[in-house]
Amino acid sequence: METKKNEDACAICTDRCCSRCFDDGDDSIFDSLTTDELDSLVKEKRHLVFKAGETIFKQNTSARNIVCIKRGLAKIVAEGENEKKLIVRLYSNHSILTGGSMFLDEIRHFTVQAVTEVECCFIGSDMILDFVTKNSQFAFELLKLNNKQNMQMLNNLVGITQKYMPGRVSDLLLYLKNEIFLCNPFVSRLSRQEMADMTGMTMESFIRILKEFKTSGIITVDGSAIHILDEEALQLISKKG
Amino acid sequence: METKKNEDACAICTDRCCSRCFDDGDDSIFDSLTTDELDSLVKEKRHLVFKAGETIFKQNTSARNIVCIKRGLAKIVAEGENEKKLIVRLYSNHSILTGGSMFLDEIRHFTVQAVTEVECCFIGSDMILDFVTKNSQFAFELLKLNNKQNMQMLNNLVGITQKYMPGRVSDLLLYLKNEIFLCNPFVSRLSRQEMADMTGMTMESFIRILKEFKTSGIITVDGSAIHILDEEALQLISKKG
DNA sequence: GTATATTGTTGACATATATCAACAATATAA
DNA sequence: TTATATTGTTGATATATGTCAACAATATAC
Repeated sequence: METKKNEDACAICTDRCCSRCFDDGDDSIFDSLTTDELDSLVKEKRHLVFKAGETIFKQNTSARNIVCIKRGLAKIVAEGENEKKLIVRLYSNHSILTGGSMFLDEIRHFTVQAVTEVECCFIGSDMILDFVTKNSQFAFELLKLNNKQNMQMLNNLVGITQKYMPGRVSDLLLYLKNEIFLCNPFVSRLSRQEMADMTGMTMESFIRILKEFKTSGIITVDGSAIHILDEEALQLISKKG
Repeated sequence: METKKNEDACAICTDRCCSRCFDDGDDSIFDSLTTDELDSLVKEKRHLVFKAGETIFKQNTSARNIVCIKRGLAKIVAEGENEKKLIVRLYSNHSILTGGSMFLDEIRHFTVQAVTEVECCFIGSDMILDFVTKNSQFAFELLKLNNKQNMQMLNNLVGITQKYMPGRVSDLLLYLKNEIFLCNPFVSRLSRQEMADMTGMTMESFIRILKEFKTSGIITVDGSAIHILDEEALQLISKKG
């Protein structure tokens, strides 16, 4: 695990970035911290930059940090027995990222890798534990975050087990557009292999479905840029299985 | 949703069952409650008995309770679009059961059905929320429980997406023996269809794999009783995919 | 008890998806 | 630039798994 400190960015970071780092969509875990708590957090945290491709942390290692992504895109990879990989989720700006079993066994149950360059902060789990113990509102927000991830995973599980490939690819494209890149012709920094790994299928199969969508006029593909022309069609395909 | 109050059992229940209801394996969430809190819990909770097959609660309805199973076996069913079902997990004695997205959207994201007769307690989420807010240790325990369920689901996801059918059946049999029934020739109250739904495959396929295991001498099957003769073999098959 | 419905079992067959191999298009390095 | 590696694409083929239909074995009702 190679890490490089970026002192400049860290200096900039000191002022208020932690508020954003803890901001996960609508719910801002940060809001629940007192000024004192936020201050001690800013002092404690370590600010790191990972290059594209670098491993941020590795499955089955000990987990004594949680990570807040300030900028960039990271992928959560569950590594199975036989070299197979499943990309469970992506994390982009302002995501908070626990080891998955925080306070339980303190072991990472998945690998996290930088897709693009990732700027992030590591916070010791002791401090988080301290907040949880002393600040019930923070604990509550963390509980909510956890529940949210739980539900996302459940949906994923149902989708991957019950849908045919076109439905799964639809789901992926909608996810990328609406939850990750947030713009329509989005330039995915993900390789075809990575996108296939998110849908639990082969790269070749993924490419074939993508081509079908292209010839049906549902999307346009220009290199790594994907343009969704007919979102309703994708939603329909997603529903039908 | 038909429910039948069982006043007798409820009377019995008043003394100390809640301590057990909140006991999920090693971690006892109950331990973190004060005597006063436990008392108010015992007063508030509603004790219910469901017959085998009855729906305890239904996906997409509002979730204003958590449920503690005192006795019996229940299944968590995620219902997909096209009639397909996936049984995510089983809950047996002393399991605590949230709607999946507690405090988040207060909507059940899965259906829960009684497999055998189920005796359980409903506790209003207001009370749980109150405990979370006032008792950080309780919040912490709930967080751990949540994390645990999260990890189980992740393992499930990886297993179902990456393993061939024999590996998945192995996983199921080991799960039933070691985590649910806790004895070796176990009499599964689950139908073949239900067991198939836990592995994301067809009933016919499930039966075929079971037969393979039988002819290989790994298991014996006598009606609904399954005897695992060679657990190591199952573990090996599980690993190999 | 017999009748009827439900659940389990097996076989023949269809098909979704993976595998393998060749090649095209990029990106990276020298 | 040219050379080399990586990534993407396509086709032919194999295979894991699903579908359908017939029948056996239970459980449930009458």
